Amino acid sequence: MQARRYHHGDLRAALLASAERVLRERGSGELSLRELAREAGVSHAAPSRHFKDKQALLDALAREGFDRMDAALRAAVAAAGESFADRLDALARAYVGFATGNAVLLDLMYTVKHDAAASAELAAASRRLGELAFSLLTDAQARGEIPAGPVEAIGLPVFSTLHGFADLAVNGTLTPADVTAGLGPVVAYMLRGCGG
Amino acid sequence: MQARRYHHGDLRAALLASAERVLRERGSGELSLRELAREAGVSHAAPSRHFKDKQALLDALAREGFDRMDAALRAAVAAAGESFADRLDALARAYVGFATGNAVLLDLMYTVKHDAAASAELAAASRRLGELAFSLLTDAQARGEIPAGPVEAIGLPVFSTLHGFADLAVNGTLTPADVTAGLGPVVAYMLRGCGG
DNA sequence: ACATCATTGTTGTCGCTGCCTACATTGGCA
DNA sequence: TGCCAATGTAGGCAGCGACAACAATGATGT
Repeated sequence: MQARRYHHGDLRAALLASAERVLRERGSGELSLRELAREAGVSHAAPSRHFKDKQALLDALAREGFDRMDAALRAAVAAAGESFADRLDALARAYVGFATGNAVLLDLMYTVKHDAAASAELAAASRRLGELAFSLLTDAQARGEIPAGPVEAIGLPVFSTLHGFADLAVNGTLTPADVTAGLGPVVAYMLRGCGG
Repeated sequence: MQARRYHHGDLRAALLASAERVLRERGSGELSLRELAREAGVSHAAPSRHFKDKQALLDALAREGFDRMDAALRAAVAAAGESFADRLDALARAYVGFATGNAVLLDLMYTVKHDAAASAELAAASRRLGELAFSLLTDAQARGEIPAGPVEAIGLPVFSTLHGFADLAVNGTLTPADVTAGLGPVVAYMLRGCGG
């Protein structure tokens, strides 16, 4: 621990880190800016210098979540085998893995927005994830593993399946056992849907 | 308007109706029990007789949402043609239609739960929706429209695709144009995934 | 070296909220 | 008809988000 100084040093990052822990432990409804301030050892009004209001902090958390998820998915695909089936399988497992490991965060990332500006930015981040699936598919088409054709006709469906399965896993519809048992069939189904 | 009486008559229903309107207009974060009480013309503590806390009201709203969605989907399937393709198409359109028409409610229905009891009940309601897809698939198998086989291997993937597409439509990832353009290809992809 | 000043923090306050407890009214049922 | 469970009221408390006015700090240009 450091002696208390007037300036915190990196309050913004400290708030985000605390917020994510609270989120994980108690859910986004229980999050209080004043509590985060207390934890960081600053006054109750200090957070407002970094986040104009509570929603701004949640939005920042969501954006950070998209960044981390994007990195995790890319890493998983890069580490996978060369074949389309292997790469799609790796992508699906990484998506579901990140989702179940960061349930509340995923909820936050994909929640309905009520602010137009934040909405646009987060929608773009989400679409970037979708594009990862699209690139897998165009590669597979180029390698002749699946039939050629407009990639939009399979990219969006595949992304929907990935996201839908992960969301069902996260929100409690599926038990952990359902998830492990279901992943294989889901991947097989996606492959059939792509015509592979 | 009725003269103010000591007993409201059906405060519970009035609160739920008000709550749904607020939800739709301003989102679930802006919902205040005291405001609902004011609107219903009762004291600020009256709602607690019907909902032990705010979360209980939100849970009730979510349960009601599942009931309405279930009815809407069943009606849509019943009104569709006989063929599997027609019925799956009708189901998909009804799912996405309900979702986009009740965005915040859908968010609430599928949010991550932090209370075990409510979680179990809502998870069951969600699974009931999934079973609608399952029954379509077993019928199609019986009619020979898709290959026989364990229905779990395609039921969960199909439900995931439906739900995922609807969620992407609702949370802003997809524009309304994306949604209309994407629905047809999504249905075609599901049919291929089922081996039809 | 040093004055300047945007940045980042503090204190104080306001109205609102959820929730609790104690009390009041009501209407249905024995 | 009188009693009691259900339903509503009144008051109060602590916590919250947001705002305004003020204070410390440290980077920058000269």
